[in-house]
This record gives sequence, C-alpha cells and structure tokens, in this order.
Amino acid sequence: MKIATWNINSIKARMHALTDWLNKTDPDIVCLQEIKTENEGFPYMEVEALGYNVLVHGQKSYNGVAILSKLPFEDTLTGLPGDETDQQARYAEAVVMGQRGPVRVASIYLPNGNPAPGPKYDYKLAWMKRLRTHAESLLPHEEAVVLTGDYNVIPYDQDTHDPIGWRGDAAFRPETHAQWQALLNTGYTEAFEQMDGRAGQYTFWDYQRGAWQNDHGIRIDHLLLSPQAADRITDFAIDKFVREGDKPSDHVPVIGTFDL
DNA sequence: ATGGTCGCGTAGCGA
Repeated sequence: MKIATWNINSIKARMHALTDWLNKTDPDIVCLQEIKTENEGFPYMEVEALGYNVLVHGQKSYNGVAILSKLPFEDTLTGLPGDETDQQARYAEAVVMGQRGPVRVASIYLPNGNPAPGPKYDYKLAWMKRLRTHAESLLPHEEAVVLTGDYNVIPYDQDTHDPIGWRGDAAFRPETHAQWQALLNTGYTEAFEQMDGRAGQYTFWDYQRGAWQNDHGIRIDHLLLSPQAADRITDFAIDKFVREGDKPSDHVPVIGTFDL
C-alpha cells in the first residue's frame, strides 16, 4: 500500500500536476494540504474519475486538507480535537481496511508559525501540543497509523542547506524542536529516518530567490509511523521530479510503501 | 538593505 503526502498549494491550480503525478506514481492513499478551497469548490468529479474516494476538510482561500483513497473509508474525522474554537482547516483523518487490518491515515497541515516569536508562533506550539495529545491517544489501539503532512518542522541541521540562516525561523527554533521530539517520544518514528534518509533530501523549495535552481531546499513534509506501521514499511521516496513540471507546487510528494 | 515568487481574489495576506 502506497501512502503519500503532498502540499499541493491549491487543488484548482494544480489539477494537471495532480493528474500527471497520480498516473506516474499510482498511490493508494494521498494526503493533500493547502487545497485552498471550501468543500464546495473541490473538484470531486475529476478526482473520483481518477479512481479515488475523497475526504475534504476545506476552508476559503487558505489552508484546507484532503485525503484521496482507492479503498473506501471505514471511518473519518475532520478537525484536530482539543480546541473547539479553532477555525483553521488543518487536519483530516481516515481509516481504511488493509490486508492485515485497519490502517489509520492523517493529513496534517501544521501551522507555519512565522513570525516568531508572536501570536502565530504561540498558535503553532499549541497546535503541536494538541497533535501530540491526539497522536498519543491513537497508540493503545495498536493499529497501523501513518500521520503524514506538511509539518513545517525542519528536524535536523542536515535538512537545510543553511542551518544558521534558518535558526530563528518557526520551523527550526528550539521550542519547535522540543515539541517535535515530544511528539516522536510518544511512540512514533519518522519513515525517512527508518529508511536511512540522508542529508540534503528536501521536500520544499521556495518560489523566490532561485531556491530550486540553487537547491536551497528544506525537509518539512514527513511521515510519522506507529510501531505497527513502522514494522511494515518497505520503501520510501521523495518525488523530486514533480518540482520540475509546469506550474509546480513549492512542495513535492513524499511516499511510503507498506506491506499492509 | 532590498527585492525577489506564487495563489487567492482582485488589496493585501500568507507562505
């Protein structure tokens, strides 16, 4: 089972790129972030015609997440639990039935948090704490859980060409790293690390300053695995070629393959 | 030091 994550930076502006990539990579489940539309504006017909069931948690103009799945959804959840007043659409979760039992997948668009410090950074840290609480609550079920998405977290120095330059950024600050580590410490492992990911394997290149041309990227799109998922991963890939296409997103897809 | 680029929605924000 191929499970992918991709910050697509507007589903409407990226339908051609999505179609091309689905035909090439043929994932079973795709978690999308920054679809930038309300549910009503999502191109359900076109995506369903490509062979996918669709779960959408949209928002006007900003944010918005979705899950595409060849398998039917057994259960779904939209919105990260823990704060009823949070209006931003950044979390969707679905359960599908794999060959060995249920597989739970989440599409996460973790807040950017800049400028830091400030209220946006406070929101990011609070959101990370809520995510940790929810992620931890899933572990006692002993299911295969794959928490994927744009985490807006650069885990290590090797995940940016310029760790000094990123030092003050909300994706790289000590408080962010502490929250990231606390999330992992609940019992999840990074697919990238488990599959021997190396330095300089980026998932995002800014549109500005020739970041792509100069390979000034960062690694911020991640797959976090419960023990039952970590035991079953067989392959890991970053579809870097997608960044070379026409009108690309500034992120590229990240894919885990599982014997599930 | 500044500007540089996208998408949304049609000014300016968010990234």
